[in-house]
Amino acid sequence: HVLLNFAYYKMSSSDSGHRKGPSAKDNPNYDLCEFLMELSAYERNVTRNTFKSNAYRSAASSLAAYPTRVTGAKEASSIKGIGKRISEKIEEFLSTGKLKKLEKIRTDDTSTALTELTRVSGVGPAKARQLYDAGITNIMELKKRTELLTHHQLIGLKYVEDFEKKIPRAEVQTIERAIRGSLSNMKQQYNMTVCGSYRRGSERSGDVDVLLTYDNVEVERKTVKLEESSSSLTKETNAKNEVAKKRKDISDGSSDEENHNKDNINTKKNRKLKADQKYTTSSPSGSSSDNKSYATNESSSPSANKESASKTNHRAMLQSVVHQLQKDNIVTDQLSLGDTKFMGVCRVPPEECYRRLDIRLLAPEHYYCGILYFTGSDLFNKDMRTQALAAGFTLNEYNIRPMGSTGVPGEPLHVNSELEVFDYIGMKYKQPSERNM
DNA sequence: TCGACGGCGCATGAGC
DNA sequence: GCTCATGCGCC
DNA sequence: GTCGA
Repeated sequence: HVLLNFAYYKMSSSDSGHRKGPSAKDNPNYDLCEFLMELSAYERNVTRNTFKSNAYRSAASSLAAYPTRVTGAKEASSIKGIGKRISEKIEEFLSTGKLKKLEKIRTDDTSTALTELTRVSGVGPAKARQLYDAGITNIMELKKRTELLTHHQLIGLKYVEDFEKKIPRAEVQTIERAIRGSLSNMKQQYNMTVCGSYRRGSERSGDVDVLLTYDNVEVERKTVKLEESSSSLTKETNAKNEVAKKRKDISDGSSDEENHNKDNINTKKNRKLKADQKYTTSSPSGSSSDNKSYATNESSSPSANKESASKTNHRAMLQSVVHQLQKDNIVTDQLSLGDTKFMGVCRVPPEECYRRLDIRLLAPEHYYCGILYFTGSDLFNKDMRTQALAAGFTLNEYNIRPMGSTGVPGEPLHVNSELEVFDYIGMKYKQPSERNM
């Protein structure tokens, strides 16, 4: 039941007892996981060696999943992700109760400063080092030097305590209801799914991760049935099912070319259409029609027009969603806002804590792969992508495509539910609650 | 022994 | 003004 | 730091 907690090393050695690492406190190797995570934070924040950091984190994760207390180096090194060096450290910890390397790190001023500063959202290892070089060693001092911070970092500083607190499940539900209520007052109706660990049934979440799509996509009932607070969604969806299906058929039939482009061109390239035209770079899976549309002048290409129109619509849509939520005093701050992703802050009274809120706007044809991906866990996703490859498909957060013998991905497959993705790759369907790997 | 280790959206600033 | 690289957070 | 080609 253990999952990687990326927020974890942001809080290590700092918080007040409610932190949840890669292992619950009842884990037989809890203390060992703790010190491995502390080493992971050190490698990330101080030495800036992400690979070492990840190695420690992955070792901690494996150890947390290990059922019994590790008794020695030999046993430790039999665990995947734990090699010679880490098993030596485990041995040292088991026999002396501490780790020399860690004791030294804990008393090192630079190290403690950098770790403290990275508690602020938007402050990573690089910014922390920069601030430290400017003479700032803790958050109190940082509050006096706000001119050094970006907008994101200012918000992160403002809510640094709140963002370290986990969100109880009941509160996520309250937030979910508030957002549903707010969005129901909009002209454009949205389908909404709260993903992340919440959807997997977790009792506490780090943030609220909302996925929206603007078409009335048929919602997968098997899943919905088992999810709390989904009765309204189910009802609404059923009522609109027929309309939805019809619309969907129409759109699928008429916009093949558009979908084709959308699915094969990554957004970065898309944004730089001009540059691509100049260099006539082909898209990763470039078919002739792709290249054609690239070579064509934007204004004279129907598909390019559609493309850019849909892009701006997305931006406008997401903006108006955020506006609505601000109007209803749900969204309080904004960290970033683009075509498809909003990151910000929300609060629903009487709760006093400010919470991290992410909203993603997905095109209907990307909806199910989207909720699949953003429901995670990340380890589950990794495993599923591997199985997809083995079954001759490539799976990402947008779609699933068959892999031709040439290694070139084919057209995105039509997906009408999460279940269908499992079916394509011959995997038994897993409820969200069964995806906690 | 030696390279891989995830990929993406958004903000920001460097460079032109 | 533009493009590109980098930092960051995210599953 | 660990894994595996």
